[in-house]
Amino acid sequence: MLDINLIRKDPDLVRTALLNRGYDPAPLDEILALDVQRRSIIARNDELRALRNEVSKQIGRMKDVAEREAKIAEMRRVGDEIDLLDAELRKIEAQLHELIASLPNLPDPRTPIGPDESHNVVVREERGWLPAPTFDVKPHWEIGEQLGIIDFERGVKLSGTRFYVLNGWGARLQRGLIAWMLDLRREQGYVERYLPFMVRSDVVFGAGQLPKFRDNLYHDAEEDFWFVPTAEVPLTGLHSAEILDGNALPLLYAAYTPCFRREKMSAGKDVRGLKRGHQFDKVEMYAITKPEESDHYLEKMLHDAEETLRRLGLTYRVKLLCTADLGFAARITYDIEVWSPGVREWLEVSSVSNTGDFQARRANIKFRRERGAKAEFVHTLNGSGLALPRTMIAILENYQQPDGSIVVPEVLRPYVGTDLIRGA
RNA sequence: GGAAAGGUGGCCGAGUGGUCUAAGGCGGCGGUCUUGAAAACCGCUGUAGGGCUCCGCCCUACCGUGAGUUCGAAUCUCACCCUUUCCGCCA
Repeated sequence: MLDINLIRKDPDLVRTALLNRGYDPAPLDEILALDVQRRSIIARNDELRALRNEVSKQIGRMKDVAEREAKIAEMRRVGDEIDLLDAELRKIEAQLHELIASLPNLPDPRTPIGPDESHNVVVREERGWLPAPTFDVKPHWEIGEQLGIIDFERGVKLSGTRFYVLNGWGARLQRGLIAWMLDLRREQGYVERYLPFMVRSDVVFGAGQLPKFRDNLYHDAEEDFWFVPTAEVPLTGLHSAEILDGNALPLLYAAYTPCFRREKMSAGKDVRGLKRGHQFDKVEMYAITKPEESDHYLEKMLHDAEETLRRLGLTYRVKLLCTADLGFAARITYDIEVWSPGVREWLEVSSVSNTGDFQARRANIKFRRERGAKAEFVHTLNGSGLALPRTMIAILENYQQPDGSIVVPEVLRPYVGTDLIRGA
């Protein structure tokens, strides 16, 4: 949520930001007009309330019945006017809130300006220590079925397209990855959280997925629960409406959750394999920091996510997203993409973002530097560490042997319980 | 799912229609006293919005949430949410 004071003070800054993102800046003028209306109504309304409060106190003390009745009649009219103004104000504030809530975050100055994803900037490319394959690597859906560790058909039987079943060592590999990633995060200073996978509407709003992106979410109508599309949602809600102790910051969290996404926007795209399912697992990193420290922790989280791929020996590259590709709540985002020789593409396994105070405003998360100091909004950051299915793809393809077996990465062996996967 | 009790400031807790400008206590901050500390005493204490002559002052709103009654609501009415306990069900 953008600060109305900023919009009021520097509308051109916001206008430019919206244009850079490819958003229509028209709501801005509407917002400015409503803001003026709103304040004039409040001024008049507060005046009337002050009058009514004062006179009502006098009425309580009045002895003269005629005078008393006259004042009561007068205040009844004042009350009627207040009711009218209240109704008008509620309408305007609802419109204003809806319009402001639909505006995305302002991009950081370092975010490249560009009209589409081709303007994302590759910051660096890191070659893993794993030797490049000398044979024709099969895509994971082929090798997965061949080994019997991925069952696409039965996934479809159970739940339809974009679902699959992991069998035996396949399931075990993913579970091992999750446990290993969580242990790595702890080593890096993150405290593990186990969270609800279903949350209330206001929690989803706080993270920025509602109201704009409801089409991509699963919703239980009976209980009004939303299935989390990422752990970022409950992690943002965790400290909503709290004023944190500045000395306790930063708060660094890691959480494993499944993620549920309808993927309506991309029907027909990436339907094959593990790449884009309706349900996938992820280990997430999250940080709540003081404003002046958030950029430092953005770099830390990026480094920590990269460390995951480094330890697996995989080749990856880091991209700085341009304005067109930037998520709604983010002001700056790094994507990490791992190379996978079977599908022959760079797979996005992590996205690390600084949202500044955007989510903090929506979720109302504040801190106090010291006792008695004014409460300020925190900054929040999120980063995948990492998305499991695509990490699985990278392992099944990068660690594939000519005979069709999969070598288990050394760091994972204690977690998976085998050195080599030859079948389910 | 059923029944009962409850929800008031950072915390505890009083308050059942009119200086509530929410008592009192605890905690915290500042001060007096002290060689220092403790004790005692004095003062201060939240969030949001708006206005101004803007280091400050003034106004408005906020007692779980939302509607309603009233000149006036923490207090009365209705609905909802949440918490606790008991019963039922259950891994």
